[in-house]
Amino acid sequence: MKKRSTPAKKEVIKLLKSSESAMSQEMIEEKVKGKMDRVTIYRILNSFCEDGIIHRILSDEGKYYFALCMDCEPEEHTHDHFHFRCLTCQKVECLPEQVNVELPEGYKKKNATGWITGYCNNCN
Amino acid sequence: MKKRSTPAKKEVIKLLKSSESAMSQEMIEEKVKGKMDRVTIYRILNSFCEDGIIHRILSDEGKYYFALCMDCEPEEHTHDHFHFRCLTCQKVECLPEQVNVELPEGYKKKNATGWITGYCNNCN
DNA sequence: ATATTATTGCAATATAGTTGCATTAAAAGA
DNA sequence: TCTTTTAATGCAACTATATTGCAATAATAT
Ligand SMILES: [Mn+2]
Ligand SMILES: [Mn+2]
Ligand SMILES: [Zn+2]
Ligand SMILES: [Zn+2]
Repeated sequence: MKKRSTPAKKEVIKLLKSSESAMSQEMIEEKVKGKMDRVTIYRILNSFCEDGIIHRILSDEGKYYFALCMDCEPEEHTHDHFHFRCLTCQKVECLPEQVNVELPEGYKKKNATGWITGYCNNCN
Repeated sequence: MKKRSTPAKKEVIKLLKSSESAMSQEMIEEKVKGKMDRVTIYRILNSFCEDGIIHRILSDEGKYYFALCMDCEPEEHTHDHFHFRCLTCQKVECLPEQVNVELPEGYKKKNATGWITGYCNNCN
């Protein structure tokens, strides 16, 4: 029942901690090539999401990116800030600004995400 | 070279015109079941996108939705407004508000999308 | 009516992610 | 330290969504 600590998990969390930007499964796989199976990475990432250690965000190109939770309360996750994806270096960053939109009368908001694509300071 | 008008295309555009909300390929397929192949729908939708007749927007759950262009100039497409998806009835709507975010110094914006999920006025 | 070629249907392929199952190995307890 | 329990892993198979190849069909121009 209780989660266990394993070399694979340590490796993945180390990667995410050392990365200044959100990573996709693909990016992670590249970094740990040979050390663990594709599926294990997916499972570890999903497990961390369940534990509330990381966010899972679907990018504007349809891939999931993962990033450490920073300012999340254990009870209340907030990953409804904007994200930026660099079209050149593929870097994905969490932006400080929250997504907040006026909805039509009678609508109730559950979740919000926002993506900006473009070129980062290193790439233009 | 020049595009042709066909029954399948007429059917699909009629559907999109009569729909007050954006539709996924799946939703369209359900409506035209038996009249044309799955792949034909995909191709027609992509073709309309090329022609600048419709938008293609990737939802926060990783599926494409399609909607008629309303306020687009032929030269300049703008589909960088927020979209709303109802978690109950699956309806997808274009919201009036534009996505606009302050980027860090040196970043250049190319494109922007925003999604709100929740419950529409009919569903809560 | 005929010729040209865009469009279609069907099967195969691509991509991203999940699931089943037997095996391995954390970690709790004796 | 040894044993037991079961979470985690590797591998193959599968799912979901969308695209591509190719031969057959049909919309348009002549
Ligand atoms: Mn969080
Ligand atoms: Mn448009
Ligand atoms: Zn960059
Ligand atoms: Zn609804």
